[in-house]
Amino acid sequence: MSATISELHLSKPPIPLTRSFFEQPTVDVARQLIGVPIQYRNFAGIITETEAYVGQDDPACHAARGMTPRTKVMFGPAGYSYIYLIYGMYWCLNIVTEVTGYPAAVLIRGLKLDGIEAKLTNGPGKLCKVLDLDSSFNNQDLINHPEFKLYQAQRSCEILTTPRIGITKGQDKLWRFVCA
DNA sequence: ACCCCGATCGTA
DNA sequence: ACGATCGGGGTT
Repeated sequence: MSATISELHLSKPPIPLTRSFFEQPTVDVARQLIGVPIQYRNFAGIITETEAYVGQDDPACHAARGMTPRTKVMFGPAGYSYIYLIYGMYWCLNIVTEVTGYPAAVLIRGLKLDGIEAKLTNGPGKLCKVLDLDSSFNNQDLINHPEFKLYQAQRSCEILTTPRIGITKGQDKLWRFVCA
């Protein structure tokens, strides 16, 4: 039996990510999340692509126009899930970052899950479909979650830095990170 | 109440 | 490169 992708990247013993990890500057968190082992229900793998959305001065951030019922979670404590619907059909998963009151989050855009074709989880909408994540998973504390776990990576992969995808404002920022 | 459009995806 | 698709966020 060969080692799975997630086992190869897992520290021994596995060390869960802490809330303070997510309280760091969002761009740093997004970069450091690349290669991080993830476990959700019977799925295990690593994070391969992320983007940072940083505060009310970031025009691409949902919270750029202030707090609304939807963006309220982004203003809350770090380490919580922010799930939103895009294009009327796709759910996307974020993890809230930075101090309470400062709206920011990391969008999880890609995963490599053990035993699942990469092409099925190489987009934010696609990975939520595979994991069966929807609005019911919004505003969950991912630091103390019975079914969702993130661990320190033993070693990360080489990381590409690029502009964010699919946005019309804030394209100057190099806040997308991809596992090479 | 309702209009409008998007942090996408799949097929060209 | 582009069109399909449509729920709900933001504003009326």
